[in-house]
Amino acid sequence: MSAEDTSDDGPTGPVNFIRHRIDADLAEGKNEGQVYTRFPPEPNGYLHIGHAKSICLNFGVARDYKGHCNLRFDDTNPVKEDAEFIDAIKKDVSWLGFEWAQLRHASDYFDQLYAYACELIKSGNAYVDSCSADEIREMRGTLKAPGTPSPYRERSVEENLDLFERMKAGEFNDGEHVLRARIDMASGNINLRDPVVYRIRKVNHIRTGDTWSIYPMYDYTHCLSDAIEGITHSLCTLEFEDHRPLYDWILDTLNTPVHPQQIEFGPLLLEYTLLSKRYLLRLVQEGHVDGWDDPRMPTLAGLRRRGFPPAAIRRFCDLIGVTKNAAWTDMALLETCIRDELNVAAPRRLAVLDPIKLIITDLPEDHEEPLTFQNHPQDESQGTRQVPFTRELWVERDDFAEVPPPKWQRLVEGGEVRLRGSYVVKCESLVKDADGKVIELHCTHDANTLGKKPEGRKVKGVIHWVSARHAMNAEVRLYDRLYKTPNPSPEDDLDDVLNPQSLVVMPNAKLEASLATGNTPVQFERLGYFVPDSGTSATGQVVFNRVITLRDTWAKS
RNA sequence: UGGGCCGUAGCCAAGCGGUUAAGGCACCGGGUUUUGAUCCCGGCAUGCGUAGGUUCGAAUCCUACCGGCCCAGCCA
Repeated sequence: MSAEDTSDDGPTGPVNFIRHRIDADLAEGKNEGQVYTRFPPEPNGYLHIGHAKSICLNFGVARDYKGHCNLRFDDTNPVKEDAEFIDAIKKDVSWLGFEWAQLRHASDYFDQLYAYACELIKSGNAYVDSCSADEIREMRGTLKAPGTPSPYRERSVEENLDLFERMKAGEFNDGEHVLRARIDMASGNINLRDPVVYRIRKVNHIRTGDTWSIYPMYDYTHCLSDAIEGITHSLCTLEFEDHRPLYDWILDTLNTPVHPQQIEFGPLLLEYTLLSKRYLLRLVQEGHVDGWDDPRMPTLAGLRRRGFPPAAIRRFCDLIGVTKNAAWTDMALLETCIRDELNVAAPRRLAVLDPIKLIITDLPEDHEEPLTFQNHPQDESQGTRQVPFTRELWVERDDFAEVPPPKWQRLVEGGEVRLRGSYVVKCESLVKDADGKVIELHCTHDANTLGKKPEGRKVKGVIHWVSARHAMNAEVRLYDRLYKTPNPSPEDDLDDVLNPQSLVVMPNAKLEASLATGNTPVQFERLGYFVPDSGTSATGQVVFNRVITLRDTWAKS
């Protein structure tokens, strides 16, 4: 390494093998020094966090190399696609924080694609096959045995052209003919055994309507769309490695003006999560979740409603890296990214999820004392707010124990605890109901402990509280991982692997009044991060979703 | 007649023949703290799937083995 290298202000951003390849291309002067990428979803479902990895990669590379990235809808199969998904995908990409240079659709190129197909026929590199789908499958051979040529493989150029034109004109029904590339029926790579490039589909297309009765296949469309858009690096996941020879064959055979290079990377596998559109669809359809944007779903819509900040997802994608390993990523890494982001941004508030009454008996009934709270302990610029302190408070049921475990720092009968931002109180007595359940804690307070340490003793515990008279009622939904097994598989029985505790509803939460407004995540002190939900509860109450808990080293031991 | 990939700590991952194998997460200690949070400090691979080989020198090159993933849609 030379000294200049360290002072060089080349592209910034994460280090990975794809960026090394791009650096090498640039060093060789390829692509006139340009780096153009694309994110190419099929509009047949919602984007999930696995797509976020691809989005961050494609847009991130373009940004760091001062190139651009297109958003391209791969809409070549009208039977699976819906306009609803186009809007949802655009919204998700924007929400993640990226801007596409151009918005494109594979269907924009249907005319060019058709013309290219005619060229393929004319050069003897494609033919119309009139076998059935079953026959074609039969003749394709197996993983270990070569295929056999179709009886239609030697049709004349004229006949092929005529048939293909009539396919386009709608003279035939679905399945009667297909156009196949004429490559090598004996190839070890099955994708090269005369792949189908056009099929008849008499279906309305979301953008082209009834204009076409034939539609091009993915392998044929993708490389040409890349070439047409001048994409330099076509990044996709590992399962397309075997398709690269076909990608290259089509571009070489057609001798396109440019030849983008496909580079494959490992998909995201996240612990306690399953990311296949088919599987996510099942969760929705069978009612295991509340819809595509259920806060437990790994869809971007779900993560958004859950309150995950887009910056945290971007950070996560940077941290996991890009390699050719199909690696299971530890959920803790995502969680850390969420907490790091929220810790800096989220204002602190007081809220009690499972309330029990705490009465300060040595205070008058009408006592009301406004206390000043910092909105953020490390960020003074977030300012302060007033919180009313009164005789009757709500505190967390969990913060009192009749029989405390070892190292307990919270309230016990006869013990003292600090009320967050307020006084030290001592629990003098309990009130129980007929079943022996504690329903009230009667305390006295040390008037000399507001803003100071108590004299002559140490009080370690701090608990949060809300003035009973001022509290706002709310429903709080506690979300946890959807699966109870770290590496769920699509073969698993859902009843075995779904986490029955993935949603726990706290119907009777008491919130500090300042939480009545706002729609961004806040921290409920000592509990975690929470975000207002778009809806209300069955009883018309405000709803908060738990984004994530605070780190809790106490609970772990 | 099979083809294509991948193995560096519990997880992710840098490394590209030349000092004691980056970094993050997790975990374990300790300090600060009116959130058991945050923050700070420290610890954490004599080792790179295994075995040989090449070399003055190998995680990096070669060979063989072992383990894992993907492919037989008129899906993408």
